[in-house]
Amino acid sequence: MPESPITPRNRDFAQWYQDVVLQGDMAEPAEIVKGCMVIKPNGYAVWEGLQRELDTRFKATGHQNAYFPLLIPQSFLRKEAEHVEGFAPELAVVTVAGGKELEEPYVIRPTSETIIGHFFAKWIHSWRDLPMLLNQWANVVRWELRTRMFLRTTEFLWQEGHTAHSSHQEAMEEVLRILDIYREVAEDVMAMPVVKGVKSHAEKFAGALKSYSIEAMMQNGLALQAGTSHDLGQNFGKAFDVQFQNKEGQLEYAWQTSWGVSTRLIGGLIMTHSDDKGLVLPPRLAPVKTVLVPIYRKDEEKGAVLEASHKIAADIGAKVDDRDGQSPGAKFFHWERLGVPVVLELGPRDLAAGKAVVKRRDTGTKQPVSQEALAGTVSATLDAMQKSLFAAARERLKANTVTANSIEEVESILKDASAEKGGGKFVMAHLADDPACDARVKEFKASVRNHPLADEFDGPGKCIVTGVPVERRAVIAKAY
RNA sequence: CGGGGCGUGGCUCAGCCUGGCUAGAGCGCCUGGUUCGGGACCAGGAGGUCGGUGGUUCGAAUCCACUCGCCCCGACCA
Repeated sequence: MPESPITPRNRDFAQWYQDVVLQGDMAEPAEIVKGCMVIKPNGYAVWEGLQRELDTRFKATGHQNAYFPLLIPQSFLRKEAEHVEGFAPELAVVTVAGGKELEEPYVIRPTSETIIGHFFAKWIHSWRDLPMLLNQWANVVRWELRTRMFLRTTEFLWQEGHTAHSSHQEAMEEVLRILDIYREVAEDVMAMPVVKGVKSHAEKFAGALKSYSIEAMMQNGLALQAGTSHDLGQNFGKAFDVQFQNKEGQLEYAWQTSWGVSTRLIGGLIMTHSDDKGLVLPPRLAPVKTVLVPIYRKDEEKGAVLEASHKIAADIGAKVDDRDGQSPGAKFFHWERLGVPVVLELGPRDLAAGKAVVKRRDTGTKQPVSQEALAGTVSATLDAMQKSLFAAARERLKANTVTANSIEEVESILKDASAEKGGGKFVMAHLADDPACDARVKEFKASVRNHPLADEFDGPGKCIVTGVPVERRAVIAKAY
């Protein structure tokens, strides 16, 4: 038997991840373009699923899609002080075009707050123009020093929402509404539990008043920022002169928000559910949910089995793997690596008994089912798998979340919480939103992931670094 | 950007240290046949000039310099 092409998680988690991406035919490095990847059809189909789920929810909450230029005048980035500082090191700049040096270089968008700010200024004059609720599906470029497929690449795909409101409170409601959409898609669609919270001042988006995030825990215990939603206050309004006349006739700067999730979610999906056999896709996002593998020996069996296979598959919407010259065993391994949630086996024995075998990807369990009951069983199995993936991930998150009551305790937990051994932890500790606290935590090669919005963990206490009273514990963890 | 590893048929790799016949293996692929309930077998066959550039040499996959890319660790970052 050939050796598995997938490195076990406990031997080398990073290698495992890469093997799963490659073997699952999700993506591969675009070796000719530094730091970039090719998202292959299997991977892109998952992205399309996420797009569909997100887009539906954006539309349902009043947003419209639009598209802004990829190239942004360099001067735009400079208009918001914090924003330039945050993004300057990772910009790709176009200085020559049409064979000539440009008078003003363009940067390839790392995000679109600035160029959208410019157009908001043109379009927004009155409180009647508000709220303005836009979303853009786009690619962005950030020159990264170290890349990993899906998790961080030079170019990636995302959606970026940009909205303008007539009051800070309305903007805040938007920020939290979106954060909850992200939470819902992560948990209900991706089966990936997340912690909603506020980013520390040190970790917030460059140019925002406040940033909110959802943080997920990967199987090795590392945190992954899976989505962010920013309260931009009036910072970009002031930088780009986005003003409107309010009901009292006063000129006021618009209150803006921006929010985004990216193809990084796919990396999170993989590191949440997949196993040593390869990809595991939650049914709600699996491009192919059910595959039927016909099994036969002699030619007369082949005819009968294939005929029955196609009939059954048509009934329940499965794909038949009728490739010739591949043994059933090879086909099982193939679909297993690709993460297909349910595989059906249909052979002469089943045919004689009027049954088929239903096999579930996550548990590996096989179950003979009568053909009349097949459709119902398959759909129930998909449903059960979706639920059980989420339950297992939530259980893991819970099991690897611990509390600490002193900075020394945080340090010692993080020290033996070696992610390489799968022992990464979310350490919950009372911490003030103070740069000094972030700096202290960074000494342990970890970071403050966020300050949770809800009392899921604990109530008030005193900051273990500064001693000031804080409402609840923060999430401290090593992160991707 | 610093440290480490790697780059040889589609894939995994051997050969390199101690330059020298037509550059090998396994897997995959193609053709034919026998197979088919967890990676089938036999026979025949196609496919590489050794990441790139420049050098040393009678001669370079092998030695030297530069360069490109990937992976890991670190710093930085969304």
